[in-house]
Formats: sequence, C-alpha cells, structure tokens
Amino acid sequence: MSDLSGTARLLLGMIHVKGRRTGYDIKRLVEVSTRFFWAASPGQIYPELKRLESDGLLTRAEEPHGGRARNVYSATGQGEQALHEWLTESSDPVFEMRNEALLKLLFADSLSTEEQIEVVRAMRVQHETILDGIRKATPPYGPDRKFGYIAWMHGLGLHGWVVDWCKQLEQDLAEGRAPQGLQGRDAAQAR
Amino acid sequence: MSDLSGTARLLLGMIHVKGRRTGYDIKRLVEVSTRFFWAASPGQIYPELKRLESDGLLTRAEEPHGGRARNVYSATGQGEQALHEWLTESSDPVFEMRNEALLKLLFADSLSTEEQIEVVRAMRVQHETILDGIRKATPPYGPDRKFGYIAWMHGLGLHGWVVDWCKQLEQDLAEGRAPQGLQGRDAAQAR
DNA sequence: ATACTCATGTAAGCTGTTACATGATTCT
DNA sequence: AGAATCATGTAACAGCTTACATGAGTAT
Repeated sequence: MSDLSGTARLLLGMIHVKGRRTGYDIKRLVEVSTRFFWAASPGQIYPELKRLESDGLLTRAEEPHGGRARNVYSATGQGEQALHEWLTESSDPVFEMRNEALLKLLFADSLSTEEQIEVVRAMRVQHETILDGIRKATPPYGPDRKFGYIAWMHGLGLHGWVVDWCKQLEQDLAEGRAPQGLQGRDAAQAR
Repeated sequence: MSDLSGTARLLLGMIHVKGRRTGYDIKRLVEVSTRFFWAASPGQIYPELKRLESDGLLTRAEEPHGGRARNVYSATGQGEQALHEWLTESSDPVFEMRNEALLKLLFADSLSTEEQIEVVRAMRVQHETILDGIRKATPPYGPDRKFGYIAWMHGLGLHGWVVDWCKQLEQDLAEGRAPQGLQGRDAAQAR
C-alpha cells in the first residue's frame, strides 16, 4: 500500500497533471476542483510540500516575483513513480462522508411537517450550491485531460441526483403523501 | 448555532429515536445505520456519553448484567431540547466527502486503458459493498419511523447511482469509446 | 474448553482546520 | 491611497482512529 499521506497524493497528482506549481497555485486549484471530494487547507499544503521535497519526491525552485518569494515545485522521477504506484495499487480506496442533513433526517420523525420540510430544503440548497460551484469551475480540460472532464461530470451527476431526490421528498411531505411514492421509483433505480 | 459536538448529535438522536441505550448498543447501531454518512468509534462514543451526562443532557443508570457492568443512558428534558434546537437550527449543515477513487480518476489520464478501467472497477466494487451493507441493515422502522426508511432509501439510491455511473464508464473505456456518450446522458440528468 | 459476543474504557498519535502573522504586488 | 490578490508560513486546537487493556457471560 502507498505510504503517501492524503495531501501528498493530491499534491503529486496536481503537479503531475498541471505541471510545476507553487503551493498557492495548488491551494487555488483545490478550491475550484477537488474541494468537494478531497479538501486541503494551506495549513497542510505548505508543510507537506516541504516534506515531499525533503523525501525526494519533489524539487523546489526559488523563483521570486519582484521582492515576493515564490517556491515552484516539480515532481522528481521518484515522485512520478510514487504517484503511479498509488494510482495502480489495489487496496480499497478511502471513501468517507459526513452528511449532517441526512443525520437530521434520520431523527426527524418527531418534528412537525414544516420542520421536516425545512431540513430537506436546507439539504437541497446545500447541494444546489455545490452544483453551482462545480458548474462555475468549467474544466478547461482538452482531449489530453479527459478525466478532468469525467470527474467534473461525476460531480454534476451526483449532486444533481441528490437535488432531485430532495425535491421529490419535499413534494411528498408537503402533500402529506407518505413517501411510498419514493419506494417504487428509487427501489427500481437503486436495484 | 448548536454547540453539540458531532458525536453528541449522533448520541442524542439515537437515544431519542431508539430509547434508552448503552454505549455498546449505540456502537452497534452506528455500524448498521449511520456508518456511511456519520461514523463514530468507541473511542469517541464512551467519553462523549460521560460528557453529556456531566452536562446534564443525559442521565445514566447502572444496570449490571450479572457481574458485567452496564451503563444505560436516557435523555433529560434539557437533552431533548438541545436535540430539537439542533434539528431546527438554520446554519448550513456539514457536508464533507473524501473520495479517493475519484481523486485517482482525476489523475488517470496518463495510465493505460487497463489501469484506468481498474480504478473505475475498484470504485464500483466499493459502492457495491456499501450497497450490500445498507441492504443487510433492512430498517425495522414502522410507520412511526418513516424517516429511518427514508434515509435508508437515500443510501440505496445514492450508491446505486454511483454504481451505474461506474458501469457506464467502464463500458465506454473498454470499448475505446470516448465517454462523450456520458455527456448527453448525464448532462441531461444533472440538468 | 474455546471462541465469540457483551461491555467499558484509555492512551497515543495522526489529520485537519482555524486563526493568525507577514509582507509584496497589482488593480481601482 | 486603499483594497484585493499573491505568496508563504506557524501555532493552537479539535476531532477522530487505532490499538490496547480488561473481564464477564453465552454459545458450540
């Protein structure tokens, strides 16, 4: 299994697909691309870049812009190798979710119908906001970056699905209909 | 905003919908229900139960079973109130995801087609496994626990969607077809 | 007898966020 | 002149997992 930290995977991957970058570049890239499925804060990015340099996976070039310091990192052969090992390793990938709206929903039986609908509405709005964030980040990926586009489409599809699910539930709750209506639809869909 | 910790929300909610429980009960409930969207380990559950007791949100009853210690926790009025406040508060709920397979996919352009397909396959298998876990936990929720059923259906639908998405992508990659085929389908779906 | 489940907890350590600190450059 | 952006970092803290430790009851 790969001994790269989560942040290291992100950094090596970013530098691999985007070319030599500064910590600040990567911070911005994360904000518009991986944020919703692999977050990283500056407090992690900068120290991890240093660590990867001292481990020989990255090299650093000082390229100040005027009097402003600037460290541009590139992958070494060892770094590229570590990246490829991680990408092709067969241990199961991390998948974690923290979904507070869904947790509220799980405990929502004793709420009033209005309060229940409000929980679902908040959940929908949240995923609509994420959807907007993804749409804004229209991937500049050409034919050489097919997978940037694929990952982007995945985000649209996934959060779009959730938004539709919420809308359906909001309707069912508002019309006092038991969400058995969901049963047929989703059971078939989820098979 | 609620000052309850993430684990506190889970514990109060569980005790609210399931009635008085031990830490061990809750640990098992988490394993079969919230695990995939709100995890909690024993190392968090036991200390947090104590904390909630000393904060007056839970009461503890010692009910040893033979020589085996057993602490059964119930919600106090204050605890129920804190739960209701959390459920109805309007600050945006936590939503976080960590999806390593998707991160790999984002960086997969330089892999061979076989390696690319393997990444997607691993992703699919992972969500199929989660789907199995959810299905096994068939919710015993009656008409008084409608939302247990709703949350369960959400899990089936969501992970089912991902599995279908992976299958489609696997096919497209295997057939050398550019996943433009996805474009029409998902763009419409995601609207 | 042995293994599994019930039951409770602690300690070490890793990961990650938030907030802060600093200062230069560029845009309005 | 002032605000926003570029650019790098640190320190304190919160959250969570893993591994360990302990022991009683129950099923095979």
